[in-house]
Amino acid sequence: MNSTVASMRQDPDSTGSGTRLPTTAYALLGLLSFGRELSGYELKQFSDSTLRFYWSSPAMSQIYSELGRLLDHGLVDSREVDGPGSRTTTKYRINDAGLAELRGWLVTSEAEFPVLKHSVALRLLLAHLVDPGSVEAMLKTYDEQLTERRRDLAAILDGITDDETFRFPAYVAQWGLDYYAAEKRTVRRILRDLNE
Amino acid sequence: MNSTVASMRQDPDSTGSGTRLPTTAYALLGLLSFGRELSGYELKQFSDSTLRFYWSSPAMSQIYSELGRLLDHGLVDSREVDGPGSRTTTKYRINDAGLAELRGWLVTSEAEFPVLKHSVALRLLLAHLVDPGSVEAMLKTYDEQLTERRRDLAAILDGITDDETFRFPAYVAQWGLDYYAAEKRTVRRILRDLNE
DNA sequence: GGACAGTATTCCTAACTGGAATACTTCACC
DNA sequence: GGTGAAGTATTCCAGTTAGGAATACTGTCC
Repeated sequence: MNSTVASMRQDPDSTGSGTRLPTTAYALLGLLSFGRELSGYELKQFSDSTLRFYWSSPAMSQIYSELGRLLDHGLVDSREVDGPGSRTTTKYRINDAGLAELRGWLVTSEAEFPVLKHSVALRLLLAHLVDPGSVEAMLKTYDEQLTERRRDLAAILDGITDDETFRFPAYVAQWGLDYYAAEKRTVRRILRDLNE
Repeated sequence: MNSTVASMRQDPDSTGSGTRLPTTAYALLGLLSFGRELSGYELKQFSDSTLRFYWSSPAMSQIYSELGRLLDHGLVDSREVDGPGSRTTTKYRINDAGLAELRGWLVTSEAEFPVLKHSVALRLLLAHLVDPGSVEAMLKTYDEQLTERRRDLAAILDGITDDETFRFPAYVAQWGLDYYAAEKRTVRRILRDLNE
């Protein structure tokens, strides 16, 4: 049997479109907008299997602090759920105010140009400082990591194609696969060039 | 006439490969490894024209604080240079310890898998919450931004090709151009798909 | 029954961003 | 010959984000 102590700390300052939240808060709200009720831990897992591919997957600590903030702003509802043993877990669900806030953010704010933190490219830039062999090794390792990533993402895409609910997530996943394919082509071209 | 008050605060803790620095510190050290003596402000400009395309260009405030740290660790030398009027500017140059530290980092640490903060993809994921028109508008805007970026980067590449000093930076710039081209293809494919 | 993986959460430090504030110089334009 | 805008140079602060460590309870496997 589950307890049903609903909690929803209200912050009068945030009715409607008051303070703008950090992007991570909107990203988490976005994950919750697919309808499921999740714990912080589950949200981290969900985020590792989706956000990771085109947005940094937030640290655990940040997921919990963002959930607290969303709660303070009345954008999610929380509920204590009895788990196995004497254990209780806090689960979170987006509410109408949260959906409205998320929609408001999507239409009123501009998308920034993507930021890439590409340490392989950074190291290639400095390749004049190291021996050619280690640059080649790094690029080969990256090529292998791309293969893995691609496999992971292909598996996820496989699980959501033909499901109309995940039409847009499927576009995004396909985008990711295209990106990995382009990276692979570039890495291989550079490896060829280096051996001339 | 320029003053030549050399300063090099020594930190005994950091002789050789003691504490590991944040990646941004190595990125800046990397920019300085091309040999020029730069002020914080110039380093920001240099970084905006290079790092920006595959690594986030650090904020001004961070450039200055990293320079302070590099100085503390004895990896760069600084010099007060008389500017126009009664003005003096602090200029920084990498030294032998800095080059050694940078080489050490390149060979001993692993390159992490690139992290992408792609707010366009994030918003596309949530496209079920907004009207189709605004998604299309967002993608078109992104397409235009890609054109601009590509132009900027092509100009930079143009300035460094056929200069053997910048052989590796040229590879990286070409990589960026490939990436932008791949993004353009994907965006256009998605725009086509949306109109079906 | 003890080790280990998984679930769930909190705390702390360091890294990083972005904006504001300051100040001086050069240049354009009226 | 003055005024204002743009460029150079730097510092400070608050808030955001990353990442690791610590804690604790549950289920599983040998």
